[in-house]
Amino acid sequence: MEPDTRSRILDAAENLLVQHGLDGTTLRMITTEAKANLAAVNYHFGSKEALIEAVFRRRLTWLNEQRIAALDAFEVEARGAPLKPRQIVEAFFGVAIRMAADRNGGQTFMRLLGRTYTEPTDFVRTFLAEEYAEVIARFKAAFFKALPDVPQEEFLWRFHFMMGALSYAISGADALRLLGPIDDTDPDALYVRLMSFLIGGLRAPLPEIQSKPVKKPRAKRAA
Amino acid sequence: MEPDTRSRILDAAENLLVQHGLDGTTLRMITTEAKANLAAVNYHFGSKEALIEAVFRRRLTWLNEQRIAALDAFEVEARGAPLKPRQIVEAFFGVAIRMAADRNGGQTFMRLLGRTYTEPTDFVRTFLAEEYAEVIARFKAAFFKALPDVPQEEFLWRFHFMMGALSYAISGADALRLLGPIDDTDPDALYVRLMSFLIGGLRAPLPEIQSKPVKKPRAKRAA
DNA sequence: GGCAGTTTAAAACGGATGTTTTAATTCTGC
DNA sequence: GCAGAATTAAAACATCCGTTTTAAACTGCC
Repeated sequence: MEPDTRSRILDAAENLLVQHGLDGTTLRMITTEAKANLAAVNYHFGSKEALIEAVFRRRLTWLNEQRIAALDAFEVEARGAPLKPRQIVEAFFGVAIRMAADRNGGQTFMRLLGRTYTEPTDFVRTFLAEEYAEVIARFKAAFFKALPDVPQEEFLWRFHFMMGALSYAISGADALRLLGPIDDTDPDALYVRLMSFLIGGLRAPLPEIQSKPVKKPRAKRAA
Repeated sequence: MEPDTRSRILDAAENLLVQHGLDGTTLRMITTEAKANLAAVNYHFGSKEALIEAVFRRRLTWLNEQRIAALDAFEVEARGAPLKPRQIVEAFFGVAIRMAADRNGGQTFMRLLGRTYTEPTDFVRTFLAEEYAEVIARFKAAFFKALPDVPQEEFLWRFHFMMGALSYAISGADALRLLGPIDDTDPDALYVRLMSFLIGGLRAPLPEIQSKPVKKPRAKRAA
C-alpha cells in the first residue's frame, strides 16, 4: 500500500508541477506531499532538474513507443500503401488523448506535458527534443507519403497547429472555463471531438501563400 | 532610453516574462534591464503581481476592443443577418494574429499571452476572466447565430481547440522547431495558414458523440 | 549478533527573492 | 528661489530556495 519513497516523490512532483509549473514547484512542496524528507530528492535523483527529467521520461518514453507501435500496426496493415491521414492522426494524437484519459497518472502527466511546450526551460527542451526525435521523424515521413500534394512546410505548420489544439484539449481546462460552464469529464467525447476537429483542419483547402505581402486582409477569402 | 521609468519597467517586464515565465522573472532582472532601481517597481506598481497585471492589461484591453470593433463592423454590414463563420473567425483570431505580427511590442505580448493560458497562476486567471468576459459573450452569441446547427457544447470545444492552435501559432515557435527547420518569419503567411486551418476545423463534420466507446488498450500506468 | 550498505531524519548553509525603510535627488508651482 | 511633493537611490529586511552535511535508522547477509 505504500510505494517506496522514490515513486512517491515522482507522483507528488507530477501533481505539483502541473499545478504550479517548473519554477513554482519547490522541493519542500514535493517532499511534504510525498511524506518524504527534503534531502530524499537530492539523494534519489541528484537535483531538482534531474527529478523533473525523471518525471517526464517515466511516461514520455512509453507514450512515444505507443505512438510508433500504433503507426507500425497501420503500416503493416497497409502493405506499403500510403496510410489514410485519419490513421496517422489517430496514431499520434489518439494515443496521446487516450493516455490523457487515464486517471491513473496519465491524465496529470499529459496536462503537464501540454503546458510545458509553451513554457520551455532550456534543459527541458533539450531532453524533449531527444525524446521526440524518432517519433517525429517517423510521423513526418508517414504524413508526407499520405499527403503528397501538401507542401511539406504547409504540413509542418498544420501539425504544429494540431499540437496546439491537443495541448489545449488536454491541459487547458482552465482556459476552457473562460468560455462558460462545460463538461470536460467524458474522455470518449473529447476523443471524437478533437479527432474531428484535427482532421478538418488538416484537410482544409490549401491557402495561397503569395510572396507579396497581403495588404489588409479584410474578409476576402484567401482560400 | 527616453520613456519614463514606469514605461521602461513595463517594456522590460514584457520582454523578460515571455522569456522566463512568471516565476522565473525576478524584479532584479526587470529593473536591471529597464535601467531602473529595484524599489521603483514597488513604488510605481505596488507589487510584482500588480506589475504583471499591468503588463497584461496594457495591451489586452486594447486587443479585445479591437476584436469587438471588428465584430461590430461585420454585424453592421450584415444588417441583422447571421455572419459567415469565416468573418467571426477573422474578427477574433485575425485581429490577434495581426497583433502578433506587430514588431512594436505586440509580438512579444501575444507570445506572452499564449503561454499564459496553459500556465495559469490564480491571480492571472482572475483578471484574465475579467478582461475576457465581454468579448467572449459577444463572440459566443455571434457564433451561435451563425452556426445554429452546431450544438453549443460542440462549438465551445472547437473554439477552445482554435485557441490552442492560435496559441501555438504565436508562441510555440520553440515547440515548432522540434519538427525541423521551418520559416516562421512571415506573418502574412502565418495568417492565411492559421485561418485556413481554423476554418477547416470549425466546419469539420460533427462527430457522433453518444454511445460509441473507444475500445483500445487503456494507458498503462508507469511503475 | 554484528557489520556493511542503503535509506531516512534533522539541521544548517550560502544565496536569491520580494518587499520595506531611509535618505538623497529631481521635479513642480508659486 | 524655494518649499513641498514626487521620484530615485541604496541598503537592509525577513523569508524562502536548492543543496549539503551529519547523524540516526533500517536492511540484508555471514
